[in-house]
Amino acid sequence: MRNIYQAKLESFYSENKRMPTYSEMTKLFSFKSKNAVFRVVEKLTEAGLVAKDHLGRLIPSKIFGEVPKLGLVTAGFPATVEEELVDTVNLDDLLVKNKELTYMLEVDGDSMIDAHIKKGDMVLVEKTNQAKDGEIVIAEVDGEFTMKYFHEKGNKRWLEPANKNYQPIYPETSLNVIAKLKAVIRKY
Amino acid sequence: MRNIYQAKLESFYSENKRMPTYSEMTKLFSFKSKNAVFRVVEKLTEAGLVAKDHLGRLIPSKIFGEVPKLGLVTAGFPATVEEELVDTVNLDDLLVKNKELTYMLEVDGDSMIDAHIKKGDMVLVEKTNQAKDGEIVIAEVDGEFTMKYFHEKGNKRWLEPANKNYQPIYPETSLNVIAKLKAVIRKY
DNA sequence: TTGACAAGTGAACGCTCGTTCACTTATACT
DNA sequence: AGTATAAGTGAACGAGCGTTCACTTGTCAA
Repeated sequence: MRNIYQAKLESFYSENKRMPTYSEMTKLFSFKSKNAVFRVVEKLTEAGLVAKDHLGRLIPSKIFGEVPKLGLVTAGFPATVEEELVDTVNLDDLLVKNKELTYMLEVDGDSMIDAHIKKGDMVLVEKTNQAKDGEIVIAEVDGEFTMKYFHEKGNKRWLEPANKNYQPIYPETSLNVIAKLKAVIRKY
Repeated sequence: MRNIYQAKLESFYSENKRMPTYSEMTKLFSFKSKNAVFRVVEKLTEAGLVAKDHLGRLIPSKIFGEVPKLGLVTAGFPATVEEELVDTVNLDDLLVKNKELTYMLEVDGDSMIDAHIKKGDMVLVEKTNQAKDGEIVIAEVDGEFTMKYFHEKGNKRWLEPANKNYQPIYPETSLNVIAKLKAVIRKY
């Protein structure tokens, strides 16, 4: 059975982005005494569900804000979903390596469809003005922004769509790489 | 110019998943007095870069852990990337609505390729045993797990791949919906 | 060189923190 | 009914918190 206290802590954390104090937990758990809370937290700590820092304050255990990561789809779900030894991932840490340079954009058009990036998808990109041959980039060509495969052979640089209905783009005046593609996110 | 203190706070936050105390900031900013920190934080607060709770403790401002969200790819990047009025998104909040039921799986095989979900993609799914006709689900058919389009007409239920090289799956004995697809994540 | 102002130091204050103790109430088993 | 055990209450404690104050040091223009 999933612990009710843990659930309340998780929801407090995702609302406030920090762990509650004991006074706050007193209200949160509907106790009248901090000691009652203390006892509960003690149990949770023993069970390894929460931890405390050097001042006794709760620190968000790894599972807060993290999502259990199972294996391949074909392997399916573990029979007992409870307390399996699954590792968990934090989506922020997984997708954002360089926070100051990372931006999210929405994809328009179908020019990258053969790379399985379609209209309406969200992309995470990292600002840079350099890219290697074959990478997917956001670039500015002759004043227009677009997402394409970047190619460079010798001193020639051009862009190629992932859609045979479109033509490669050879810049007339300028081709500036603005950012490179780090992740695609599609919501259903 | 990006504020150096803010950068240090952000990196502390992403390491510890909480904001530092003033003592900790004293070390973090290389001061010898809490008061010096206090003055710095005052400036940051006035600038709206951080905020305090009712006890004076720092609370992670929205921008911590959030990624700036620009518009369409074709619209490109704002000329002045600094202090634009962009909204930001928290990846966790964006992708995980129901934390207790959400799992991440890795896609194997190419049976959903026409839905632009390919081998190696990560999927976020939400546990449920119900699905509507046309939704993408993780299902267990005759003992095997798979991800497919779910279909239901009258009292017939079956699965269809998004790849014409594969056949629809009509269950011999059982077809159990395990989870439904909420998001696809692909890293580059 | 001097004076004004900003920036940093270090000690002090009241307050809330997490924790402990002694006590009361509820639960369950003989 | 009686009693052992668990669970909750409420007051108290020292410690670290955020904040303030008085003072010292550094910076730069006149």
